[in-house]
Amino acid sequence: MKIGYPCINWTIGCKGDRTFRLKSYSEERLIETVENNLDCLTKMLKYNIDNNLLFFRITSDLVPFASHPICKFNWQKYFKNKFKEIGEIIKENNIRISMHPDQFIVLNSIKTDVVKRSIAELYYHTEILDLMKLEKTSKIQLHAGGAYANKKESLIRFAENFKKLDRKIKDRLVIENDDRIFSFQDCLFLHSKTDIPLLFDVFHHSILNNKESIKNILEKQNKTWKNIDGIPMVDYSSQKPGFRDGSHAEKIDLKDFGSFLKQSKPYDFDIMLEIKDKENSAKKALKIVEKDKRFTRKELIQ
DNA sequence: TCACGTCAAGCAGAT
DNA sequence: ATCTGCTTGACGTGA
Repeated sequence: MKIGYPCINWTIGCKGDRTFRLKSYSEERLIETVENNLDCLTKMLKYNIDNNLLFFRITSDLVPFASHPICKFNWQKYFKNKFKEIGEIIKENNIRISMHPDQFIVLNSIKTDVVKRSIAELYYHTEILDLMKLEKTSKIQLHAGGAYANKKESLIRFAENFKKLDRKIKDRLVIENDDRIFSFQDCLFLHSKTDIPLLFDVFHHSILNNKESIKNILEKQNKTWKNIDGIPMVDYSSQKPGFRDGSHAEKIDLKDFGSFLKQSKPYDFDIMLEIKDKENSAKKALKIVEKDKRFTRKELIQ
């Protein structure tokens, strides 16, 4: 079980997701921005290694406009060595990596150009992980998409579009249950059509579910991950007190997290903490996990 | 230096 | 019809 946080580290004072407006696009600007983003990514990874936070989500904004038609620059070649170096840091330290394309990526859209753009963006994410030469245990997590007034049909459309994807993308993609349309049960149906591993989002599940217990879900989730995929990934967050259902907490609720850990026995998985104060909550969570008798010290870092 | 209008992209649900 | 949330406000012009 590894503990991680997404994309941004507030402590080190530098961010790997700097971008710019489409209007100010230029090759020079792109190079300068990507250089900054890769340097900051390296710094964040080093911080994480020092703090035993060995699960990390890389921002989708690492290479701005990478999948946009305006970008003709061969950034893959230009930054090849830099990507390889970062990949070596990741592999030498047994860091698990995930990525999460944002809400515009809808593989089951009824609009063909939306699907086309989504595939281009998925390809970009795959290229990042491939340039770092990471194993297939590094995943790209995606929601199943829109409902379009017929959930089942929409899932089947996802499955059909998935089948047409490049092998490289298929090997990376995992599906995450969301909090408004596709529950974990819906994702299981999609899994039955595609064999895609399922990422379990605990918080979304607390909002949209079919009354399954945590343990029951984890048991089913486990069966969707093969050896080559690594151990399952789990997203965890808790409710921001006093805000609408689904608002992510500012800081980790240690009582809720402890309760989740208890309910999750005896399963093993890597946890991504989607909590706004990022590394600070991750460090607190790690302390609790370290006390869990399920895991030896060795298992925590492997 | 700071205020503030705007930013590549989709979808659903609330107002 | 318009706004909000999503993992996250940040960019950039104009004063």
